[in-house]
Amino acid sequence: MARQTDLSTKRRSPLSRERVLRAAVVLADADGIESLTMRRLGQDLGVEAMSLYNHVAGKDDILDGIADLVFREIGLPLALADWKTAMRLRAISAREALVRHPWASSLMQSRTKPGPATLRHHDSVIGTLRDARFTVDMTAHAFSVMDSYIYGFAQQQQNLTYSTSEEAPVVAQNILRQIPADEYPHLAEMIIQHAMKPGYDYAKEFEFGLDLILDGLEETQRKTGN
Amino acid sequence: MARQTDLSTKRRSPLSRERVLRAAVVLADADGIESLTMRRLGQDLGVEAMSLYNHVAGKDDILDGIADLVFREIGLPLALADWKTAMRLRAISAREALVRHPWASSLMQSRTKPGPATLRHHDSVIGTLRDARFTVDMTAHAFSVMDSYIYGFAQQQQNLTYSTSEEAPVVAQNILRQIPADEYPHLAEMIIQHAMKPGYDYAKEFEFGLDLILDGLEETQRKTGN
DNA sequence: GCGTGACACTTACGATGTAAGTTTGTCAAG
DNA sequence: CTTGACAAACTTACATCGTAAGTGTCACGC
Repeated sequence: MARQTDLSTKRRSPLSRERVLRAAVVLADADGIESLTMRRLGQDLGVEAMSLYNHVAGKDDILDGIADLVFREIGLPLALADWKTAMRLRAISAREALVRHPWASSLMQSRTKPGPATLRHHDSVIGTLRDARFTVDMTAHAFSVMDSYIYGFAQQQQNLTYSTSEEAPVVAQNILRQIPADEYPHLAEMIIQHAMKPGYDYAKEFEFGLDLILDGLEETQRKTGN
Repeated sequence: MARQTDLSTKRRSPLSRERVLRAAVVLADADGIESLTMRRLGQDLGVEAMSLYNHVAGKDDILDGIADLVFREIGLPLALADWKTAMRLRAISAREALVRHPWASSLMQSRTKPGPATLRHHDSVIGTLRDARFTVDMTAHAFSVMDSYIYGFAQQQQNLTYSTSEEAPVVAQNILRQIPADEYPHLAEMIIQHAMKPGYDYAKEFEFGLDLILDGLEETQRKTGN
């Protein structure tokens, strides 16, 4: 009693905004974003739900926070490379992060309060393009088309529930069973001849569109006079 | 009494899945998707929340249903035109629908149970490309890149809260005030010189990327030998 | 010893989706 | 006219959610 009630209270390490957010990411990754509740998060941290409010403003703050955490995982465009490869690498890095955290793409698109990592990333992308002699307007065009594609793709992919290419054919078959092939003949053909093909990897789809866009931007840039 | 209790009961028209879904769309358009609750929806229809369950399976069913309703609003690609203009028009039609219903883009991307209008639309798009001598693989590439862009763009746009171009400069200024210009110089420049420009219309951004993608697809198609 | 401030805990409230059971209006068959 | 059946609306109830408000309970500087 004189000491400090050692075990019962001192065992808990101090908790912090950072620890709360990290635990939220782990929880969302493991059990899905819908399982991320204040009570469950508290439980995972060995704490009551209301204690979290000492470190974050509320659930919205947590959502903003983990969205920004994911942005931290995305590599900034390299200043060394030319703009095209720099954009290519950061796009692929972004997609990888969005695959690691399937809940992130919808979150990052729907949150309105960007965190520091988000701002830093955007600033860096814009800076890379401006340094490559893109006009302000062209930079905006390029930024818009690239990011729309990156996030749009991530979200599309996430809905095709099959993650490992192992299951892909099986799942495709299940979908097909629910779709009357005579009513939607082209859709059926697509699923059979494309999605069910052994070794099909949806990630390759990403790079096709990405290169299409980057090549298009380069062409536009060339025509506008270097 | 002999008649049929005219006023008290007969006033209510019979309700149906269709009516429930339409009311849900109206409600979501007016007050946002977060206001779409079973109780509120019932109230708007002059009915208790639980009565809705006689016509829809539950809230998820309603969400699937209104997503499919929006798909009905999107024009199918015209069989008359060449593939490029057909794709162009349906993309613009899709964007317009997504602007009319700001909640739709996230919904249409996150729902996993496609309705009949959704399937019909996809089938029609794929059919148009196949008829234009796209291979199955190329069709998949094209479909993926176009739809990722369309939905990704719609979602990006929706987050830039300013809807009317009237308010745009004002809102941009507000955002700018929260962003330290010296820490994010390129971002600041972009907002000032691009987004705050009078007459700025984010919709124009859409067509730039769309044409970039369509031109790229045409080029790829030409090279692969028509 | 005595605040004092940080941080966790407890209790409570209003929403929400929906399971389960009850009432009511309509209509065809006896 | 009565009766029975069925559809569809209503009522009640519950678990779960975010979080406002209030209550300990430490460690530390005076």
